[in-house]
Amino acid sequence: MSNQPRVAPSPGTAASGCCTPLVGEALTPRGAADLARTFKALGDPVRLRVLSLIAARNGGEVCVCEITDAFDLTGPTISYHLKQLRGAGLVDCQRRGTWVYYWIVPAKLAGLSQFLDPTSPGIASFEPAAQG
Amino acid sequence: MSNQPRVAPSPGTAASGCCTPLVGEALTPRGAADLARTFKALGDPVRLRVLSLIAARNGGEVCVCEITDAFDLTGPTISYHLKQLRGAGLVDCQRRGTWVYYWIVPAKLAGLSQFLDPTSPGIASFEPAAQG
DNA sequence: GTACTGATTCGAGAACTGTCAACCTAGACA
DNA sequence: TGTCTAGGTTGACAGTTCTCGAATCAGTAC
Repeated sequence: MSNQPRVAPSPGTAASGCCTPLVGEALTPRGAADLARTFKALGDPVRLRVLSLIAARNGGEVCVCEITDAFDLTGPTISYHLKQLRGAGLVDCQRRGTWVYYWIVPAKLAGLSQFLDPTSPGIASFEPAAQG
Repeated sequence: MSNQPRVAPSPGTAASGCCTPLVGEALTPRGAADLARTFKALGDPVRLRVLSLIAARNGGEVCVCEITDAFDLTGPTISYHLKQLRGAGLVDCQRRGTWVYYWIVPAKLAGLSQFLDPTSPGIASFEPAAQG
């Protein structure tokens, strides 16, 4: 914990009791579970790099074989991570002949971005909608 | 995988080979590890609700006792989750007398929000800086 | 100093996650 | 059809995470 004299608004005091009223409806357990699943998918370095690899691609999509080449991991492991990303709605894919291509889902990323944006109501009263 | 005729830009074909060149530098392994740690902290429903509870507070800060009351979890468990959030730089805290108060770190949330924003270079070429 | 309250740390156990080897499926091609 | 290649699935295992009870620390009140 930081002991520096940080500016924390409207400090409660021991004399006045510890708690002040809520102003907004916080995230519901259901909404939290949905969101947590998505953030959990982002909570792995390999998956973040996969997502970044796809996002950095000019055409917007990447073949699985190239993703596999970019990591010191086996095919099944990459496949596992791609499945996690797909399950979270962060990427989608399509088979074209022999190869399978992946691309990111911008709407999903935008939703998460908005949720985290401290200048929007987002995190304080998030309604999980149209996110995949 | 979806088999609907989704519009994916610049499709590669089996005839022309599967891979097209990268345009940008993707997320580095080091940067990915740092970011993954933060997203992992968000990847739990309890922690998301705690974060939301704090963010929904008018004064911007919440006493630990109130967070504990809001969940069907023991004190040690809440304390564990708060430590995770603190370790990720998403919240900070301060003791005042008997009680300990937590508040969110807007700059950290803003950084994550920017990273995920599909309209910014963010995820395709993210430089982890000034994030806590 | 002693007792009390609030919060954190420690240790243990159950559940989950990440990884690989082996195997299976889908599509291309002769 | 048979063979080859790309990618996905399954099962097993090690490591990590989440949760709790017990113990400990920090501050207040008597």
